[in-house]
Amino acid sequence: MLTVSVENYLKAILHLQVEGGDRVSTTSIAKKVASTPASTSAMLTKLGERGWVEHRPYHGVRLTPKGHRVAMDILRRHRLWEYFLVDRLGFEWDEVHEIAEELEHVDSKELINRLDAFLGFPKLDPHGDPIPGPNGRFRSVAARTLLAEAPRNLELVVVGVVDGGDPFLRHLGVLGVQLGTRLTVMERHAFDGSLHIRFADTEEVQMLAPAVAERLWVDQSNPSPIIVFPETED
Amino acid sequence: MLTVSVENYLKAILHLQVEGGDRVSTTSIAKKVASTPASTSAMLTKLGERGWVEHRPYHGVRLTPKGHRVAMDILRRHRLWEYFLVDRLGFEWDEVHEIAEELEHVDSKELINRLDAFLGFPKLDPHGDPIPGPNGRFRSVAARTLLAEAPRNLELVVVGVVDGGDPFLRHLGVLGVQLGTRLTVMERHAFDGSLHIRFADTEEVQMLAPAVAERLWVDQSNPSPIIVFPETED
DNA sequence: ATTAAGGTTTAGTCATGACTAAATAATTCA
DNA sequence: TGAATTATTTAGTCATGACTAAACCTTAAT
Repeated sequence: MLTVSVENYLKAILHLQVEGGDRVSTTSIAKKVASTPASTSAMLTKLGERGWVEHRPYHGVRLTPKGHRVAMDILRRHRLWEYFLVDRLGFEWDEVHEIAEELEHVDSKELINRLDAFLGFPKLDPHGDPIPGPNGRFRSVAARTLLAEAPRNLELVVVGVVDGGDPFLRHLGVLGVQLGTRLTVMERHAFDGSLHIRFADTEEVQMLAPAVAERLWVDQSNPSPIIVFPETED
Repeated sequence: MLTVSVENYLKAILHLQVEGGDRVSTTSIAKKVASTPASTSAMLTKLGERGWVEHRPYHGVRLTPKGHRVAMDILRRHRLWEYFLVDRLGFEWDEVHEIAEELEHVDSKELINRLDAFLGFPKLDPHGDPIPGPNGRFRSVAARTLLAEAPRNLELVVVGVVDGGDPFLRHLGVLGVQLGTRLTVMERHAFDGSLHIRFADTEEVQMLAPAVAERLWVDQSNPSPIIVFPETED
C-alpha cells in the first residue's frame, strides 16, 4: 500500500508545505525527491487517486488530512531514529540523516511507540526539530502519551488526565488510579482497545476500559529499562 | 547494487545451505522467499552473473565466498536487531521476526557496528542463535572486536592481542598500550585505515597504524553509555 | 532402456517507478 | 494584449521483479 517511494513523496510535500505556502508545485517536489517533473507528475496523479493529496493539474498539490497524517507519522519515525542514533549510538548530529532516511520506512506502530518510550518520549530531535507524537501532531508540552497509545511491557506512571470532570475522577478513585500511580500495560485487546494492566505497587492485574485509557496521560516510569550486558566469558 | 529482493534471496540460500546440503534447489528457495520457481530461476541467473552464487542450471546453486559474506552480514543485522528489540524495547521473543526482517535491510556498516557495541557485543540472539561478528563469521569465544573494526566515539578497553609475538608487544609498550587500556576511536581514515585514538586515562590523542589496529582485540568499556532522559517539564 | 513424474527453465505479461522528448498550459514582461 | 519564458503534463521507453503457461531436462521406476 505505502511504498518507500510514496512515503518519500509525502514527506517531501509535507516539508515544502511547512516551509512555503500550502500548495506545492510539481517542480519543487521533483527537486526534493531528486526526480524529474515528469515522473513527479505521474506520482502526484496517483497520490491524488489514493486520497493522499488534492491535485489540481498545473496548480500543484496539497496534502489531504489523511495524507498529512501519514506524512507526520513518517516524520515521527525519522526524528525518533535520529534521536536514537545520536543519543544512544553516539553518532554526530550531522551523520544520521541518511541512516534515518532508511530506518523511517520500517513500518510498525508498536516498534515506534516502544522506541519513543525507550528514549523517554523526547520532544526534539538532535537538530532541535520537534518530534510528532503518536497522534500525528507535534508534542505540545511535556513528554506524555495517552495510556491507550502506550506500549506494552513498560512501567509507566500516570501524569495527568484529559478529562478532569468529577465523574471521571471518582471513577479513577474506584479503580485505584491516581496521579503517580505506576502501572504496566500487559495486553491490549484488539476487539475494543481495552487493556489488561498491572499495578506496580500492588502487583494487582486489572482490566481497563478504553474510555479510561483514552483519558489518562502517562509517562515512562524512571529509572528506565536496565541495560543488561550479556556475560562476557566463554 | 544490493536490492532488498537480492538480499532476501541470499539470506534464504544461506539458511538452506546451513540446514541441508551445500547445493540448494530452485524450488526450495522459491518456497523460502514465497515466490515461484520461475521467478526464482530468473533471480538465480542474475545472482550468478553478479558473482554471489555458483549456478549450475537444473542443479541448484551454491553461495560463492563473496555471496556467503554478504549473506552473513544480513544475518548479523537481523539478529542484532532482534536482540535490540527484545533486550531494549521489551518485545517478546516471538514478536520480533517481521520487524527485524525490515530493519535488516538498512545498510550501514557504521550503524551495525555501533549497535553491536551498544548492545555489548552479544553472541546469541533472543532465540539462542549465534550472531555473526563484523568479520562475517560467527563469534567464537568472548565478545570482542578488532580495534580496526570497532565503532568510533565509544570508550573501548583492550582485552587481547591477535599476535602475541615479542616485537608487537614491545611496540605496544612504546605506544603506551597494554591490557586494560581504555581508548576511543576518534577518526578512521579511509586512505589506509589508520586511526586517531584518544586514551581515556591521559586524554592523549595519538595516531595508530592499521597494522596495530588489526592486531588488538577490544570490548566495550563498562559502564555502558549513560541513558540520559530529556527534561520532562515544559 | 524407456517412460512417468517432478523439478527447472524459457517465453510472454504485467505493475511500479523511473527516464527523455514533445506538447500544452500558465505566467511574465514588453 | 501578445509573445516569450517557464512550468506541467502526455507519450513512449526502460529496468526490476513478480506472475502463468508451456517447454524442457533429470531422476526414478518399471
